[in-house]
Amino acid sequence: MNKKEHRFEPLDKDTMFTEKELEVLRFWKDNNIAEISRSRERDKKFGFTEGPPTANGLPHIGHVLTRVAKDVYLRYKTMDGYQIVPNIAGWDTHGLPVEIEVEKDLGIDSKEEILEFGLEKFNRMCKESVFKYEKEWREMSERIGFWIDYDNAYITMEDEYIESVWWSLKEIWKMGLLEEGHKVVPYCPRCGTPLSSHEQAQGWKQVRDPSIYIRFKLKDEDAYLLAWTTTPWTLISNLLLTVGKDLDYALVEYEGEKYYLAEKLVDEVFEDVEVIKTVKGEELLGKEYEPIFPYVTSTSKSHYVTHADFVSLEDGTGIVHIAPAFGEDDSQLCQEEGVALVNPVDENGKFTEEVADYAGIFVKDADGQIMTDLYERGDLIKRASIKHTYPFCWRCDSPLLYYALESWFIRTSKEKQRLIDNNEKVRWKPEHLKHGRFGNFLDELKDWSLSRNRFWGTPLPIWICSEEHQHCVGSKEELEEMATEPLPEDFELHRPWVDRVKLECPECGKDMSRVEYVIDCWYDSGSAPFAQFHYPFENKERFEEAFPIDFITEALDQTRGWFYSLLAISSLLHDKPAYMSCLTLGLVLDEDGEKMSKSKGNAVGPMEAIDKLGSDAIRLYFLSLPVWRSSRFSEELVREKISKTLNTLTNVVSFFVSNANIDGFVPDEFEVEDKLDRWLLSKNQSLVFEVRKYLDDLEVHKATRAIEGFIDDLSNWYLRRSRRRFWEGDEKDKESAYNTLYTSLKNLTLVMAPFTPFITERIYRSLFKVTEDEGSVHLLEYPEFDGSMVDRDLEKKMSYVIQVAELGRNARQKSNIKLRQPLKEAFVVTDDKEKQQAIQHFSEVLKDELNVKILEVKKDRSSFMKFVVSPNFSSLGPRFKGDAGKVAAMIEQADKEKVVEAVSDERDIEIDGYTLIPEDFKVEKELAEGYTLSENGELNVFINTVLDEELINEGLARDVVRRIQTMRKEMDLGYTQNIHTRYEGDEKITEAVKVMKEYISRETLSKTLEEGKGNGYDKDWDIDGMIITLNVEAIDG
RNA sequence: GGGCCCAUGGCUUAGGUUGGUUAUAGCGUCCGGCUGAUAACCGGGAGGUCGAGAGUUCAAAUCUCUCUGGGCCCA
Repeated sequence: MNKKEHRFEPLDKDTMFTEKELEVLRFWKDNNIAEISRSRERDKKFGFTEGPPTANGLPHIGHVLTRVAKDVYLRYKTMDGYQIVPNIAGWDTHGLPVEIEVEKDLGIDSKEEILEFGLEKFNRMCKESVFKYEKEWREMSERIGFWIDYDNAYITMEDEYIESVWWSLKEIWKMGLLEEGHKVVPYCPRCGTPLSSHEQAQGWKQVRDPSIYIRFKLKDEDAYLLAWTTTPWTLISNLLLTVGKDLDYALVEYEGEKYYLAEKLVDEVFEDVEVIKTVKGEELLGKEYEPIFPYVTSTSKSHYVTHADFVSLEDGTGIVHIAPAFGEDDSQLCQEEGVALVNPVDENGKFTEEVADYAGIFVKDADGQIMTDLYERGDLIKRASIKHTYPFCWRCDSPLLYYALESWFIRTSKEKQRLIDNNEKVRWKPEHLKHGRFGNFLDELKDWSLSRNRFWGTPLPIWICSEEHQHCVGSKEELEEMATEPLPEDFELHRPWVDRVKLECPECGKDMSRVEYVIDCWYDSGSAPFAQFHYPFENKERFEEAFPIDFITEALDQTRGWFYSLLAISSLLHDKPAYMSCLTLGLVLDEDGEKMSKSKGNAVGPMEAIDKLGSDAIRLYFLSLPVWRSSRFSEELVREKISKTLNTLTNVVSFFVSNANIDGFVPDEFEVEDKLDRWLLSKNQSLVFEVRKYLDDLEVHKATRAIEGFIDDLSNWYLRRSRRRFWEGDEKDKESAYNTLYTSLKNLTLVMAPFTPFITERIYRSLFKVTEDEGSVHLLEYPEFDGSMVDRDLEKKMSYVIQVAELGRNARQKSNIKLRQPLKEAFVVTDDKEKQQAIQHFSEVLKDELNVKILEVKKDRSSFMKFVVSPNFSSLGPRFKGDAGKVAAMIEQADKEKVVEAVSDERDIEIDGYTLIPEDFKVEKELAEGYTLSENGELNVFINTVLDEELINEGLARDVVRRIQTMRKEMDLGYTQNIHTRYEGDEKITEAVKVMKEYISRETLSKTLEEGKGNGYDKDWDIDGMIITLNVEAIDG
């Protein structure tokens, strides 16, 4: 056949999906499809912001999920007539991880070494390192079909971006919410830097630490307070002791001295001591005690007993020692009490000069000496050790200290209510995050510790003069105006360039220097909604039309990362949530449900997986699971998507193309009369409705499953039942079938396009560019739901019909007669009017499906069933004793129908004066001779399995047809190729062929069908033990 | 230590808000069938104490509590 005659391009079924996808990518690129799609200016806007990844690490398979989840929505909204604003990618480029990468390259690992190396050079290297894996990220994103604009991505280290961040910081500073304070942070003494909570979380270990009980002498009483600690070195800085004011404390006598401690814990600490009296914690409040070490003197009042909520009776003595610089609770309590901070530990974790006896010793190493000294003085009452988890630096493995550092804060705790209120306006998916993990976090909101004493980050734009006046700079212009000297040529908004700028103090005229901090890079990314536009310096309208962002989606680990920083910043700046909907994604685990990590070596490389399995299949796989659940990534499960969904769809399309091309089908307006067609079109519209609804509800997996279900219906019911109509129906029927299939495929392709953009593009190129060439399916409009096509009643009816078909096939199976053998009749028995109608309505379809001549609906099954009632001796025996035999005989004689009725109603029945209960009978149903049955409660399908000569011949004929078809296929003959067929073999089968000659010839396009030998392709067959030799010869021309 | 989530055949899962016949479907496996679109499909078998225990109830996979295991986040 001449290819040019083909209206529809056949789908290439032999090439791997992955290769075809590369062609589609090339097509998109060559024709600028993504750019055309993005650049259309439209009235309806859909605000979206990409949570910026860092490109100095390789993307893993989990990032594929985030790309896909974003892309499916952006494509859907785009097809639905929205313009995505701003539709650009983003890169997170600052932060400690970048510095560490560079340190590794340089072979150094301390701040001093960085300074020696030179900050300018160092930060230049950071800047380059940031995009180390950009190529991999882009390739992966493009390959998976993510269409966001990478060429115009926002980058958090660019001056414009930083300027927007500065603007926002100044706004917050003007509100008085950005200020300096002390904060206890986990601090690595060897690296000389505080660690973020994120870093700290990586380093918890089980360790053994000392557990000691120390006494403090009360000033005005001949007694001691007994406290407990696991960090002896903090005792040097003890300033307070705390009790719980409602807890009970006992005064006990031990070795001639008196001690206060929690009553409940007395037995844990001492053996056999006498309790002199008990008091409430409240009575101890305000009591002063003598300092245990002389080195540290406070400038404020100190060394007395106070109350704190965190005092517990789980371990220790119920009396907690407080050193303000070395614990978050401690520090807060001291602030509340007005006790001044004291810190006798230097930046390297060593005691300072004032601690004369331990000066220069690393605090943890001083523990032993301190304990020995206390013991010698008699103040160490008991010493043990305890196993607990303690944080270590994940880089250098040294124990972290909780350490009070000077730090700049955003006073988010003051604005807590605004954050909570704004969170209320956000639609969270899954919902529990709103008041669960995220909500709880907001309820216990702490101030945001913003400053980092590091190098590569957005510089904190605060300058201070020697008079302690502060100024926050909100733009580059302002910086230039206030600078004492012009900014140099190569100036940029990074260290060390900004550090060199001195400002003239607006209050006293003295020089101001910048505080040498950079800021938390979470603040950078949280500024994305405005900073990506360089707002407010540019793009005011764009920002406004996209804010608040309609939709964001990222992985669960962003809950306290980006999701938080976005909400916090937008609440302070705009008093609005930054996003209206937030779809949270679960983690992607490996095949065994383990977290993927480089160190375990179980991380799946995304490009590897895509090259192997194809983007569509991976997309479909991820999208068919609830995205917020952690999911396993398994090749096998992805392959299932290929065979079950993508292949099936390809096959339907191929079927359509090959037949439509043979028949020269032209899509047209058409009237649908056929019931199957109406059913498919109704299902098709229901699909449109469901997919839209589920996408709108952020229930992507349900939308995906609806699509998969439709493909199953389409292929395995509609097409299976309609195939012959495409070959031999009358013109009108054919027309209806073709148009129905064409229309349904078109809607399906459009509906599916956001999910599997590659295969749908190919189907579009193959089938639909004939009628509407927009270049790409992704430039078309998403199908609108057309309710007029939906016939719920018909859909329901068909579901009954499908049930009957299943039952019928089952019943046939029981008879052991193969499906190719026609049978005389099938009966469907049901009480339900609706079901009866449905089956009558589709009796032709069912007859064909079940290969029976007659299909009838009956109201009761009595003509096919006999109930056999017999006496149940295990019940009769004990009840009737000697009469049991007599009663049994009566049962055999009784009216069986009445018994069956009574038994099925669980009623007692009286027979010849004996009252019998249901248990007295065994009731079994027995099928009438010649029938098989399959039932599912409501529906019963009976098949008559009796064969006569005619049926047997027909069956054999179909066997022969099937063999000839197989031979045609083996000979690679075209669908319309005519043939000559010869046969010889056992008499019974050749007889059947003679009788069924016309049928066989028609089915196989045999111009002749004669007994004898032939010159064509020869093959012997065994049909039910009978031998037949078939010979097939193609007819030329 | 605190918070949140999860647990249903070998695997992936439906159902859970609203308690109600025999717990859904697919993969895999075994048996059988169908096929001129099909790497498909159809029927059947085996495979489940719905993580464990208690409670509420006429009735619990579903509601409540406790526990166990796993995951994530936080300290």
